[in-house]
Amino acid sequence: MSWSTTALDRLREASGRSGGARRRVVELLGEQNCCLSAQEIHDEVRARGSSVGIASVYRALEGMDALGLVQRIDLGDGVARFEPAHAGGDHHHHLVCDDCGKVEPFEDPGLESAIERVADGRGYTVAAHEVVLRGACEDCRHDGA
Amino acid sequence: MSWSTTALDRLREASGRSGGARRRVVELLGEQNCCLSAQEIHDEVRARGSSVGIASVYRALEGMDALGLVQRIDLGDGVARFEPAHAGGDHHHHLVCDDCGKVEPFEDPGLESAIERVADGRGYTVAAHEVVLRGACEDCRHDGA
DNA sequence: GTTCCTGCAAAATTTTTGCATCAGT
DNA sequence: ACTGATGCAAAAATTTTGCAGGAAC
Repeated sequence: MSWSTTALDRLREASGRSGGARRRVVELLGEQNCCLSAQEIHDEVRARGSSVGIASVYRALEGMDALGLVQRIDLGDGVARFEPAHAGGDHHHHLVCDDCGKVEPFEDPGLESAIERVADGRGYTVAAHEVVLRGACEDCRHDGA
Repeated sequence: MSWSTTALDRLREASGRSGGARRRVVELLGEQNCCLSAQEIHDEVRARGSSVGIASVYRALEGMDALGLVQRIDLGDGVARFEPAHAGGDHHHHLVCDDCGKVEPFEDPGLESAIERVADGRGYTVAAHEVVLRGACEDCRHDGA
């Protein structure tokens, strides 16, 4: 079952209702392989022809965050971004280039194990975690900029 | 040489001037062993009797960030926090309890190595990185809350 | 004396809330 | 019909900018 379907089901379960704005947000997020800001979601949903309010985008994201359906990500520029929280395989983190602003996702099992070890050693039950690496990407490094 | 001293020196070097507001912010940050928000810095500096404006706090933080003297940290609540960037030993990350809001710093060499390996493998020069783990801390886990 | 810093106030940005209305059950 | 969802507008919170005056060199 796709993330979109699961998310819509769980939202409906939680409230007993299923509206259009949330569906549009969920559908858009489900297509992404990396994170989007609330503004980006709003713009894209409207570009596709739905007059969804920005407040509904925030409310949809808030609801999904509460249910653990999305992961909130802060890349350090003061804007919150969101991406689908895939239970299984697609867990990743982010590399941000300070120079050109590029954001790349990456996966690394060694990093994940290290995080688990920290949590265990501290008696923490870690529900979510976020890793952001910032620096110069391969391209910008060569530019000497 | 303490972080405060180094920071004041480098700020002075960069601008040729050294004012009171920046000094107060630097002194306060230097005493902390974990992160503070701009608002917390402002409140505490004023509580100590200096009429520093919030804008000066932001400007001081911006300048230090540009020089790599502070690390900006996003714990996921929409408020930026800052802490001294110690070149050497005191590098740490954060565990946030979703339940009681407690923030604990932790250090883990294994995690650091894993991050280095990722950066190397990707051709990135990583200047800074941030790891935030969120979940239930030991206390809240026992409460069943 | 010049130049940058500083504090206040105003603006810009991002996110939240109020409210009348609409839609799903 | 009832109840929650939605869109708009207004509010709140956080961060940035403009500007006049003061402080460091």
